[in-house]
Amino acid sequence: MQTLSQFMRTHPAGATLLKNGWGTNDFLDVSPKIYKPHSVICRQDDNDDTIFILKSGWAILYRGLLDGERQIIDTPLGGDIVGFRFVDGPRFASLASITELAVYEISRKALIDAVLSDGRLGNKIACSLARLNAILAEHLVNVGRRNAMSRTAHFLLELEERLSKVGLSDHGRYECPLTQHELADILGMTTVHVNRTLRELRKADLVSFKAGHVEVINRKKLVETAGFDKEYLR
Amino acid sequence: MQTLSQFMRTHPAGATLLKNGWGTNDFLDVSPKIYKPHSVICRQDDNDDTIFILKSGWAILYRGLLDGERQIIDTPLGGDIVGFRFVDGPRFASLASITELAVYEISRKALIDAVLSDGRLGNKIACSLARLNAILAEHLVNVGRRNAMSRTAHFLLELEERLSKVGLSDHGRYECPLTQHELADILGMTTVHVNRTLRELRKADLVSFKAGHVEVINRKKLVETAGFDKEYLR
DNA sequence: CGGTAATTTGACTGGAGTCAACTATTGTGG
DNA sequence: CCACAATAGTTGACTCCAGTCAAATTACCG
Repeated sequence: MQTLSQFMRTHPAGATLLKNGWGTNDFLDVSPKIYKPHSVICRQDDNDDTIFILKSGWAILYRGLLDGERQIIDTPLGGDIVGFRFVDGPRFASLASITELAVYEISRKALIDAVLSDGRLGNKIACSLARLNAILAEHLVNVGRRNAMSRTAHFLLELEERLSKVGLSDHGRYECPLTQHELADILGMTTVHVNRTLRELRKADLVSFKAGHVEVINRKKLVETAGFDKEYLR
Repeated sequence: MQTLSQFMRTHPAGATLLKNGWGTNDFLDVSPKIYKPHSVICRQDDNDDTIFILKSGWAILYRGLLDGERQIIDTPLGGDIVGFRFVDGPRFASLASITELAVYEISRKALIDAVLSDGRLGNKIACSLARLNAILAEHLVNVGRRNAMSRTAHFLLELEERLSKVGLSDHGRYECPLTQHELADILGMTTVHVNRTLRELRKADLVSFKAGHVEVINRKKLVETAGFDKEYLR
C-alpha cells in the first residue's frame, strides 16, 4: 500500500501540496485509511488534532448550523489538506466521504514539528493553504454576488478544472457523485431551485448534469454566463 | 519608525502571525508604507509579487466582477497577511485602504526564501493562513445560509471579536469606518437592505451602528440571532 | 456654504424559497 | 431476482425576503 511519502512524490497535483525532497520524514510513512461512502471522518466541535490529506475519492467539508441547515465549505479532492488549524481546539467543520475515500491521517503536532524542522515543508503547506484560500474566496464571491444560474454554472466549471488537475475530467466530461441536495448546500440554495436551475442550464444547451455525469455542451457561453476565470485555480 | 521585525515582536495579535525568535531576517527590517484613506494598494489581475502585512488601519480585500459588482472578501486588520499566493501570476483580488493605512510590503520571493530557510517562519505563515481560512469559511456560511438579520449581526460580532484582539474594541463598543455600501458588498446584500436591516437591529435593541460607531446593546440576544460562536477566531 | 457622498424611506417587483405531491432510481433483504 | 422501502429528482402553485427604482434627507469635506 502506498505511503503518504510515496503519494506525495507521484501525485499529479503535486503543485497542490508537497512534491519532492522531503520524503525522509518518518511521519510521512503512513498508509492511507479507507472510509466507506457516506461516512463521517471527523465532526465539527470534536477535539482531536488529526490532519487529513486526501488520496482519492470525493468528500465534503461542511459546517452545520444550529437550525439544522448546513453550508458545504469545500469539496476537497486528492492531494488536498483538510483540517489544518492555526491553534489547538475544537474543529471548525465536519468532513464526510461521498464515495469511498482514501485518506492519510497525521497528527497536527507531528506535522508542525516537521514544518519547524524543514522550511520546504512549511512552504508547501503554506502554498496549499493559499490555494484553498483562493478557492474559498471565489466560492464566497459566487454565493454572495452571482445569481442561481451563473452560480451553478461557475461551480460546475470549477469542478471540471479541479478534476482535470488530477486526471478525472476529460474534454468537458466528468463524473460527479454529488446529489442535488449536496449541490444546494454548496451553492447556498434550496434543492428545488438547484433542480430548476440545472434544467435551465440544460435547456439552454450550456451543461448537462444527469445521473452523476456532467458534460459541458457550450463552453464559451457557459464560461460567459458563469463569469468564470480559472486563474484562481492555477 | 518601527520595522516589521519590531512590529512582529510587539504586536498584540502575535498569535495571528509571527511572534518571536526570527527577528534576524534581513527582509523584516523594512519600514511601513503609509497610504491615504481610500487609496488602492494593489489591483486584481496585476502581476507584481508584493505581499502585504498590515500594521494599522482599515482595509478591504475585494474581487470585482465583469458586471461592475464586487464582493468584499475580507476586512484585514493589523497583523494580517494579504496577498500570499500559492504560485506566481496575476492577483486574485484588490486591496484598498478605508482609513489611513500602514503596511509592510515584502516581495513574495524574499518571504518564500525566508520560509525555506527557517521552519518557524513557515509555521507562522501557515497558521496565519489557516486562520484566514476559518474566517473565510465562516464568511461563506454567513452569506450562504443566514438571512439578512443574522448575517449582519454575525458580521458585527466578528468585527468586535477581531478588533478586541488588537485592542480596538472595548465592552462591545468600537469604531467602524465602513459605509453601508461597503457593508453590503461584504454581506452579499444591497445597500438599501443593509440600511433596513441595521434599523431592525437597532429597533430590536440588539446593536446600533450609527455614524461609524458600533455598540452591542443586548449581547445575549444578538449572539443568538446571529448564531455566533467565536471559536473560529481563536 | 455648496456640492458630493452617505443614509433613509416608500412603493413596487421579482428571484428564490416553501409546501406538497408525484415520479424515478437505487439499494436491500427475503 | 423480485418486492418494497428509502432516497433522489421533478414539477406546480403560492409566498416572501430581498432587490429595484426613485426621491428625499442628512452628513461630510474642501
